[in-house]
Amino acid sequence: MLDVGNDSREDYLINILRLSEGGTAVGTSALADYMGVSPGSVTEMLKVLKREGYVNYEKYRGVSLTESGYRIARDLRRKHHIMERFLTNVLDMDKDNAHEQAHIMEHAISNDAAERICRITGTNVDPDCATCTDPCTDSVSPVSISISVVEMKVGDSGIISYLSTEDGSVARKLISMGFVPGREVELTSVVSEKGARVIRLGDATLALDRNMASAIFVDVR
Amino acid sequence: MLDVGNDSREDYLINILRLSEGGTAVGTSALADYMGVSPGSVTEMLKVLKREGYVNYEKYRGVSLTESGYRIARDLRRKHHIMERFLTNVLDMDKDNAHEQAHIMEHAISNDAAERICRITGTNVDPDCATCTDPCTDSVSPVSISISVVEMKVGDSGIISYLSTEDGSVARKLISMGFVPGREVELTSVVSEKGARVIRLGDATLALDRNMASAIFVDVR
DNA sequence: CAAACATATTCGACATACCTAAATATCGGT
DNA sequence: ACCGATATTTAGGTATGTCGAATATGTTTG
Repeated sequence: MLDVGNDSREDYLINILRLSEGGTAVGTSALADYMGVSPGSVTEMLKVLKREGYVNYEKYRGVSLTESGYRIARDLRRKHHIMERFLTNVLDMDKDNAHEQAHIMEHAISNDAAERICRITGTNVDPDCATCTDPCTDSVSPVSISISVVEMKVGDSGIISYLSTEDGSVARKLISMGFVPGREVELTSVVSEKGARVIRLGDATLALDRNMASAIFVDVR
Repeated sequence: MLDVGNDSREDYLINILRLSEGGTAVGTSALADYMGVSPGSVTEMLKVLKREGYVNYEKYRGVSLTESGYRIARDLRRKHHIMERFLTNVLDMDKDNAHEQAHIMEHAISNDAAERICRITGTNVDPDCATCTDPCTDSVSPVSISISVVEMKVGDSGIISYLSTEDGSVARKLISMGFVPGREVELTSVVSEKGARVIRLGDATLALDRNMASAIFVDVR
């Protein structure tokens, strides 16, 4: 990881990642344009970044990320998304503020802390990257097939794998009730097909209306 | 607020606050010692900080915070505490990591975002500043008298004002269940004096053992 | 294949934000 | 009025990041 206070270097890496997403190596001017700096500045920085092992760079040949540079850029983007989602879905900040804050915090938060927040918000296994401005291809990897709580049979239990974030306020409510990925739930009873579900969550048993229950996805075992 | 990337200036302000807590103006060498820099550096910085209106400073006379400097320093300290508490109590990070992270994040997070986190963790009305290394005198101001859920009568309802953080894991569990300051709860029934409390929390009704219920403090209306 | 054009690099310079060490100045007490 | 403690100034250093203009390279095309 780069030291604290190297936001600019980190921004270069993340922008190289963005521009190289298409596959090709990135040109100096393209990067300069994209970042709003002069091509000369870019060349300077690329030399530094190369010296430090974060990019593959040969003069006049364009630039690409090395393994370690990619890791940093990817982590930054991921942290940005996690923070953005946390700020909007959990803290209920508006999109613009959240984006701005996330941009600053992505440089300040450790991977560890971000992962812990991620576990609260369930970003890492969330297939619909609703609040993301650019899709987080890294983090979207729903490995096992999860089913919604409304599809469970009475007596079934399972581990929450993610929450649908289609409706932020529903996700927020669920999270604040303790429905977070990783926790075990059991469907205790069903009032009626269109009615409430009674669910055991750890020490507590509670009832959710159909709509809210349908936003919880679990891996039944 | 200072611009992003002025961590050092902010550190000066916060350290001036710490040293001036006793009442007297702060001397250059004391500050230099405390911060591990040379007295010359301090003098330089004080001139800058004065020019920017954050400190009262006359040569050879020591330094103190202006209103605006105080505001920034106080906010920083508050943000530090909020983050530290969030990282330990909610994210379950160990104390050392949390402290280190909080030190970085205090400079990155906006007051707004911090206040929102505060509302989740209940720092601002929490009388026992358990995880704080230095006590947060600013933020401790329990205005109204809150009572524990175990002291409520059946049928009472009220607004959660804070959670006891004596036992971090209890607080964490409660938070993850949705017991966060500001939410309304109603005591639906009591199984027995030493037994579980059945509590309505928004849409959900759930049961908590006596120990957990006793950690929730509400303002009954 | 060589000029022309686009693109990239180097160079010299500048700005800011820190910092130090050592010389100098000031304050306060005896 | 001097002395010692404390503070400031001075002169200089390092790091980061920037620009613009001169120069070099790569690429396209006639």
